Amino acid sequence: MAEKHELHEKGLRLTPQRELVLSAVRALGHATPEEVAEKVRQTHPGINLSTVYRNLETLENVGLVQHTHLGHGGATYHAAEELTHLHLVCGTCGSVGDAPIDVAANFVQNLSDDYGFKTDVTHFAIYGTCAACVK
Amino acid sequence: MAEKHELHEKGLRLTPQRELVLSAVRALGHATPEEVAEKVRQTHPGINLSTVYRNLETLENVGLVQHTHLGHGGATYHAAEELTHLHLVCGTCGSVGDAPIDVAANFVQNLSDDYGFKTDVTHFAIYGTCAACVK
DNA sequence: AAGCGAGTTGCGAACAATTCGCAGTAGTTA
DNA sequence: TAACTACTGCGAATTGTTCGCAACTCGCTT
Ligand SMILES: [Mn+2]
Ligand SMILES: [Mn+2]
Ligand SMILES: [Zn+2]
Ligand SMILES: [Zn+2]
Repeated sequence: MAEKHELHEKGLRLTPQRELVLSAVRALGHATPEEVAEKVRQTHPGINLSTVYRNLETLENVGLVQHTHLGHGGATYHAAEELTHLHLVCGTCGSVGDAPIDVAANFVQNLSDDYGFKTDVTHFAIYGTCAACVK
Repeated sequence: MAEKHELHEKGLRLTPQRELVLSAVRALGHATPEEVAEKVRQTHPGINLSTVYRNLETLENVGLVQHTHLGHGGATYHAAEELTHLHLVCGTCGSVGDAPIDVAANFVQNLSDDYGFKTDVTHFAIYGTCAACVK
């Protein structure tokens, strides 16, 4: 329950709903707010969708959760600990593959050297065509 | 007017509205549907927002225009000829910088070699912190 | 030049996703 | 336990995008 501290430090509280949202995100890997709500409701049907949105935002501010963009709209949420890979999204079949961040190490270095730009490769997906769809 | 052919080949028509949307996109560099509408309306106030959406979609299908994601939601449109750079979006100040695609050449190659994944680096922005904000 | 058919437009309504306002509820600290 | 304030549920409001439809018009054919 390290999260208890993270929250209390900033005057925030650990409510059942907040805990449920966090563990849903952890269980799901990556999920949209709607998917998180659905998951939480499997055990606690009363939880409101706006509560999910608000808690995702709060958990993100505290650093326990992070969002990325895998599709053409919306956001999907990850547990912060788990966001150690980048996402390969196929525009043809819609599949989402993972790859270790180091495949981008060189690229990130280039941007830093040439533009002084510090890149977070996980925030947006890498878009293209997957191996299966290329054939 | 090369676009005339692109369109007619597929049974589509070149209407004034369509032409206006295309030249607005070309003039603006990158723009949201709303911004395109605003631009077009400076000379032709009657144009409907849904017409702009429909034409952006059509022009994209024909290959004259392309969309990218620079922000947390929505899409922004580019003229296809002009989409020869990638976008560096700063999460702190919101600025959008350009960089030639070759800075990603090595990265793209890695993904191809290791995963058979063919990357389109222009579709999603590269997210991070710009030089100005790093200091 | 006139006519026709299918693509296109404007308009309003419909939708989907996300955010707000508010009154009641419930963690936390003292 | 009392008090303070964050948080929740709920419904309404916003924002961004898509639809349905009748009227219109581009581009092709007589
Ligand atoms: Mn897209
Ligand atoms: Mn984002
Ligand atoms: Zn695929
Ligand atoms: Zn910046």
